[in-house]
Amino acid sequence: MAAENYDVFQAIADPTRRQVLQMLAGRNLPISKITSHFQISRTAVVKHLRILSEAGLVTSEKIGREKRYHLKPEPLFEVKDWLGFYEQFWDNKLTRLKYVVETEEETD
Amino acid sequence: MAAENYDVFQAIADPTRRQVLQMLAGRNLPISKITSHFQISRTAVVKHLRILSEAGLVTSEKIGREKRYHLKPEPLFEVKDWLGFYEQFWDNKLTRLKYVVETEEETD
DNA sequence: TAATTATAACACCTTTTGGTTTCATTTCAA
DNA sequence: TTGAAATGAAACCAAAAGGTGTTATAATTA
Repeated sequence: MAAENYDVFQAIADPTRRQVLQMLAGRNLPISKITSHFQISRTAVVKHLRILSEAGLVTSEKIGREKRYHLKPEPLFEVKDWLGFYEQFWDNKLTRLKYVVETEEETD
Repeated sequence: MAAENYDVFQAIADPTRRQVLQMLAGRNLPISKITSHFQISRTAVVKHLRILSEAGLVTSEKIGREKRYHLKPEPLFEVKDWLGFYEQFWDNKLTRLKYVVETEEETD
């Protein structure tokens, strides 16, 4: 991969990376274990892990010949903060029903 | 742009698109007005708007020769929901049990 | 020691992204 | 009614993203 500074928003944009994060929730796993859950190559997984690492969402620790990855959810705070701003623009009663009702009020 | 189904996570990954969303918070603006806030070309802005539109984050309405864009924050609920799962890892309180930590099929 | 396991480091490839320029069409307004 | 304003649409481009395979190195284990 080319870019060296990955943003947390970019990091979570990829579905595979979101899956990796979920896999690391609650348990720490080595690369091989993570890779075995995907169809893509280990090299590809490692690249995703590097992006997550650059975004601060995971850390790693070498244990013997393994490299264990840990979830670090702290950078997600930024996303939460960002979302907080937009909450004032949605109607909680409607969004509670999640995608069931599509409103079409156009307020100028 | 090639892809036709933009995910909300992908849509908000780009800083320019996040700025566009912020510009549309509270007021509806035509393309020309949005473009004037950026250095990039109108065409580039339109492409960002299409991506936001495909993600359901904006809608547009034609008024005369203008095309006014409106913020539709509802899809952001998916992001909030997703974040909710990770909050239990930075707090100690359990937020939701909607996403259950996947119990591994492989025992070490 | 030798074979195996886990990872690292490259080189390389294809598609997508984010941008450009150019030209056409529609609408408003003097 | 004619020109400016606002948008649409197409062709094109460089770089980044996401993937591959190969080879090398370090740690384990039979």
